[in-house]
Amino acid sequence: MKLEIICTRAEADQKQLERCRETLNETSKNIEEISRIMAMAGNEVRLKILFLLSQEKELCPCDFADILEMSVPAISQHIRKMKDVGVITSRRAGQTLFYSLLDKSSDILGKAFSNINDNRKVA
Amino acid sequence: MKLEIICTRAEADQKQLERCRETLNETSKNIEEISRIMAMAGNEVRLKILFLLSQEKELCPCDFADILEMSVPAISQHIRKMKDVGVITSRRAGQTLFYSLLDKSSDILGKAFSNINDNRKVA
DNA sequence: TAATAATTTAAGCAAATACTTAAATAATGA
DNA sequence: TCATTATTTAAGTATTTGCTTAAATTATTA
Repeated sequence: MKLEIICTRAEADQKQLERCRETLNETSKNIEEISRIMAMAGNEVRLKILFLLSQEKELCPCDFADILEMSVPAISQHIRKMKDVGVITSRRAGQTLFYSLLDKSSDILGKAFSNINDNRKVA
Repeated sequence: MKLEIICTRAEADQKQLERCRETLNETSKNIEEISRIMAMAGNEVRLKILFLLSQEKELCPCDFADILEMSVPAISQHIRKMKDVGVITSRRAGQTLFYSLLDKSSDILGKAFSNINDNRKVA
């Protein structure tokens, strides 16, 4: 488990390697955050939920279970992950919880949504 | 395993549900593709590799192993995933394979990169 | 041709993921 | 207060993921 590889290529550009290490040092927090968002959205069910919310303003877990033909607990657990990352919020109306998108990180997700919409196949 | 849930809320908006199903039908291929890209980028190691490639034009597996302090096979397996999704390509120079970014899907990844760069902490 | 170097591929394994079913919360209404 | 509804939480499990080590490829050079 010891690791001190150091690229063995004769032509390895040490300045470039040092610059890369520096780059990662300066961006590690951002990379961590962006990759969390990507991982959250990198699931078809969750991306569908997010995309629907981008079009419908708000929907409840029961709606998603119906639309996606999945069990309610399965939906609920996906919702939790999205809430943990902080891209959705909820409002209660009686027994029903309505979920909606938060603006947070909408530049990345927004780009994804417009991409999904761009080459939409109108049947 | 039978599922025919149909949202039981009295207030469920059937038109909205139908519209959502329609939306997903029209976009399922796109959603599948985008979520594949997101899943690929939703890993810190891979996002680091992609981000470095966005700054350095090309690097080899050995470089990444050095910079990220990881084993070469581990890097190689990440590289394969990125190649499978089609966001990188390679050029051989002797025994060394140099990897670089392809433009494909760069609007989503590009947004992620600029996001990473935007609030870069200059140490 | 043999030895070495850069990389990939394969096999094995621990941890994470995404579902299942059952039980727990929370709000409504008889 | 009791039953019902919407939802979440928990426990169990099969699949996927991301590493490890060892073996196989591919190219260089002595």
